[in-house]
Amino acid sequence: MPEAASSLPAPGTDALPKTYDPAGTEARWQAAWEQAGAFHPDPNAPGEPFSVVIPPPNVTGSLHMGHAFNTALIDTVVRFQRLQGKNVLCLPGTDHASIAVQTILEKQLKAEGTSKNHLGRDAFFERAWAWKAESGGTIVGQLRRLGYSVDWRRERFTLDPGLNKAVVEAFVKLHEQGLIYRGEYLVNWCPASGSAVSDLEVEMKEVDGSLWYLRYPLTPVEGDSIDHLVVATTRPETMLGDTAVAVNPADPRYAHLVGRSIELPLVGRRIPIVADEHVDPAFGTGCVKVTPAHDPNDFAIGQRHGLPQITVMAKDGTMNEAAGRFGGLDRFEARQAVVAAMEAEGLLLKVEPHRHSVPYSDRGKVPVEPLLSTQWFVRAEPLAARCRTALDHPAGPEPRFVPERWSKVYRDWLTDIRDWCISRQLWWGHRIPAWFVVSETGGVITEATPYVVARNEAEALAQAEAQFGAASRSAGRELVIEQDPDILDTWFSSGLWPFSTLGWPDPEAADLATWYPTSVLVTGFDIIFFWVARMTMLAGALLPEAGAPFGDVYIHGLVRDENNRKMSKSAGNGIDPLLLIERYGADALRFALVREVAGAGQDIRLDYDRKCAELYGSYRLGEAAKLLYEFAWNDLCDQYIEWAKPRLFGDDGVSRTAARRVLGHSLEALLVMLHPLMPHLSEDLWHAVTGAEATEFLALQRWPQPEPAWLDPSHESAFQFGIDAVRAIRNLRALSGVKPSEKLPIGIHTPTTARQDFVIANQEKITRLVGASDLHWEAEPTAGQQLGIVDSDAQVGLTVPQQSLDALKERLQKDLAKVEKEIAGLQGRLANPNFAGKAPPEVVAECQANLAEAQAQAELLRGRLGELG
RNA sequence: GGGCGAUUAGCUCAGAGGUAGAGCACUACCUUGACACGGUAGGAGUCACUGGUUCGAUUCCAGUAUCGCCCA
Repeated sequence: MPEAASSLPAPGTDALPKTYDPAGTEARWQAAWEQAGAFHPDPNAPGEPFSVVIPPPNVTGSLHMGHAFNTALIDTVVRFQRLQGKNVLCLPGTDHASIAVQTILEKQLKAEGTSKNHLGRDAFFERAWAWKAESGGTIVGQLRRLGYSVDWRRERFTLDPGLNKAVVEAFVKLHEQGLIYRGEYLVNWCPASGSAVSDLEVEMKEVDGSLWYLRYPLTPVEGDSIDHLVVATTRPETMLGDTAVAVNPADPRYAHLVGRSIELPLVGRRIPIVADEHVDPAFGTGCVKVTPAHDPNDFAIGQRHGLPQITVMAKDGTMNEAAGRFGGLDRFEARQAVVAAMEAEGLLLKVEPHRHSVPYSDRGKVPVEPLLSTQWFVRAEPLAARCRTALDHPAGPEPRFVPERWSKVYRDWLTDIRDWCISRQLWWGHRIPAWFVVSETGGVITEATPYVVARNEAEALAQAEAQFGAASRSAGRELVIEQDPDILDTWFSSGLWPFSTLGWPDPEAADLATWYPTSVLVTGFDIIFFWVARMTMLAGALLPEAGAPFGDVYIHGLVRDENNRKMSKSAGNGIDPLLLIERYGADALRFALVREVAGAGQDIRLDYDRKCAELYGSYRLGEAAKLLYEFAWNDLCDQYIEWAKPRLFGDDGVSRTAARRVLGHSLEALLVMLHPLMPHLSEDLWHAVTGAEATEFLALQRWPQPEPAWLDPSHESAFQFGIDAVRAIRNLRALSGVKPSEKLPIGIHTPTTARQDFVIANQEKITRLVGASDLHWEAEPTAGQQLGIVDSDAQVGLTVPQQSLDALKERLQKDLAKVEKEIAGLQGRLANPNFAGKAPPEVVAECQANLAEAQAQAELLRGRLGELG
C-alpha cells in the first residue's frame, strides 16, 4: 500500500460528483484499460502464470443471465489473481455452434423461399460467416460491457483458421492412435436437423403414449393349441422392420415356442421366435417384437441372435421403400396407418394408454430416431480410463473439482462411457479431414469405399496414391478422391479449447509454454459432460505429458429462470442482464450475482484482508462479497466515519490529518479488495481518493498486506464498548419514546477506568451520536435517571418521561427472563459432572465466565426492576 | 431403478459440535452533517421427522418424508 497515496480530499471540495453515473464511468474505465493494454499479458513477463480460458458463448443470440453470472465469477477470480501479482491471462472467444446456427440460417433461407441446397455449400458458408460476424460481434460487445478483464487481442473463435488447424491435427493424431474409427451403427438421428447427434444431445422425455397389442400369427404346425402370439409395442410402425419376436427363456408361457416362427402381418415375412434374457416377462404380454434397425435394445438382441437389420425409415423421418405400401408416409402418419391396417385385418387386440420415455433431440425438439448409419466415432473408453486414473493421481486429483462432489458426477460419467459419435451431416463446422478414394467404388461414397485421413488434400492425394495408385492404374482407372462431406460435432473443437487457443499444435507457441495447463475452469454443472470431460479426454490423448488441461474446475450453479424462480427479487423471471446494466451498471449486476453464490467449507476468523483473500482464493466468492459489504457498510461507514466525524471536521489539525490518513488508508485497502467484484466503481474511487495518474490502474495494484503492528486489542475493546454504549442509549431512548432530536442529559456509568478514559476522550463524539445535552460519566448512576444495561460492568442513564416507565419495565422483565433462562442453562450444564469431567477446560472456563456475567446482569436487572416498583 | 443435493425467520438463503444469523418483507420512530433506492430501534424460528454417537447435536452418522436435479 503506497503510504503517500493514502489521504482524502479536503472536505468541501467536489472531488466526486453527487450522483454516480454507472454507464459513463464504466465506459470510461473500460476504454482506459483497453487503450493501455492493461490486460494484455506477456508470456515472458515475471510472475507466477495464472490462466483462464472463458467458456466460449455461442454466436447465436444475446447475452443472458447465465453468461453474466459466469463472467462475473471468472472476472472476479482473474482480477483477484492479478492483484496478487500473478502473470494473468484471461482468454476470450466464441463458439460456432453448428446445429444452432445452421438451424437459424435454414429458417431464414426458408423464409426467403430458398434453401441451403439451392444456395450451395460455399455460398451457405459465406452467409454463415456473415451471421457470425454480426451475432458474434453482438455477444462479444456485451461481454465487454460487463468489464471483462480479458485479453481481447487473443480472442478466438472455434471455427477460426488456427482452431481449424488444431482440429485437423487432433483428428489425424487420434486416428493414428486408433482412437477414431468409422462404422455403421445405430445412432441417434435427428430428423429436424438431418444429422446424427451424440448421446448427450438426446434428452429423455416422459410422454403420454399408447401401448398397442398386436396379434402375430404363428407359422402353423400340426397340433398347435394356439395360432398366434400377442406383442405389445409403443411404436407399431416399426413392425415393418421386425426380424424376430423375443420371449424370456425362463417364461413358461412361451418356452415351447422358441424356435418356431411368425408370419409377420402386413409384410408377409417369416421371422423367428427367439429367447433373450433382456425380455421382461412382466411387460405387456411378455412377447416383444424385435426391430434391430430401429431400437437400441432390439439392436443388441439382433446382434446376439444374428438377426438381419431392416431399415424401414429414411433419414428425413419418412418411411422408405422397405416399408412397402407405407413408403413415403411420415413416421407419425405411418404409425396410424399401420395400426389401422392391423385393425382392418383383425390383428389389433387392444390399445392401452401408456406413459413412457421418448428420446428427444436437444436442439431439434423432435423425437430422435435410432437409425443405422455410417458415422465417425471417438473410442471413448481408453480416453476415459486415462481421466479416471488422473483423478487418483498421488499428488491430488486432476482436475480438482470445487465443490468436490462434482468429481463423483464426472467420474461416474467416465465409467461405462459409450463411444462418441462425432460426425454431423451439416455444413457449418469443421469438415472431417478424411478423403474417400471414390474411384475404387465407382465414383460414389459407400460403406465400402476406402479412405485416407490427412491434414490437407495434397497429403490425402499422396496417401491415396501410395495405397491405391498402382492398382488403380493397372485397372485403367484414374485415382479420384473426395473429401467427406460431413463436419465434426461442435464439441470436438470446443474440446480442444484450453490448448488450441494457446497455440497448439505449434510446438513453439509461447502462450502454450507459459499458460498451459490453465489454472482454473469456471463453468456450470450442465456442461460437465459436454465440455469439461471432453476437454480432459482430448487433452489426455493429445498433450499427455501436461496432465489435466486445468488445475481446478469451479462448478457454479445456474441462474434460474422461468419456473424455478431465483431472481424473485426483481419480480419477473428471465431478466435481461443488459437491462440491468443499463439501469444500474455492470458493477451492481456483478456484485449482486456474486453475492448470491453459495460457498462451502470452513470459516476462519482473521482480519478482513487476510480472510477475504482466502475466500477469493478458495472460490468462495459469495462469502467474500458479503464480508466486504459488511466491512464497508457496517464497520467503515456506520462506525468509523461516524466516530471520526468530529475529528475530520474539527479544529485540531494533527488529529484531523491523522483521521483523514486512517480513513484514506482504510478506503484504499477496501477499494483494492472490492476491485475484483466491482472493478469500475473501485477504479474510479481509487483515482479520486489517491489522485493517481490516469495511466495508473487499481486493476494492476497489489493486494493490501495485514500490518500486525497496527493491531491493538485494548483499543479495539474500548471502541467496542463505545459502540455498545451508544447502542444502549439509543435503545433506551427509542423505548422511552424520546425523540431523537430531543437533547437530554445522559450518563455513562462504569467503574472501569479504561472505559471512563475512553468516554472522556470521546466525549464530543458520544454526545453527538446519542444526542445528549450533557454527557457525564461516573462510577455510580445519577439519581432519578432510568438505566440501560450495556453489560455487567457498565450502564447508561437518562431521564425519561413518566409514561414510558411501563415500557421500560416490560423490557427489563423480558431481558431478565432471557438472562435467567441463560443462567439456568449454564448452571444445568455446569452441574452435570460429565460436563465438568469431559469437556475441554477452556470450554468449562468460558461457561463459568458466561454464568458470572449473566448472574451479574440478572442482579442489575432485578435491582432496576425493584426501583421501578 | 441408481446417484447427488436441498429441507433454518413470511420470502431468498448464510452458518457452525457449546444453545441461531444476513438481506428483503413487517412494526414503531426519524428527512441528524455519507446515504430517504436512507437512518435508528424492534418483533419474528421445536434449525423437516425418528433414532444413534457425544458431557453437549440445529451442526456428525443412520434411517424416514417431501422437493429438486442428474444418470439408466
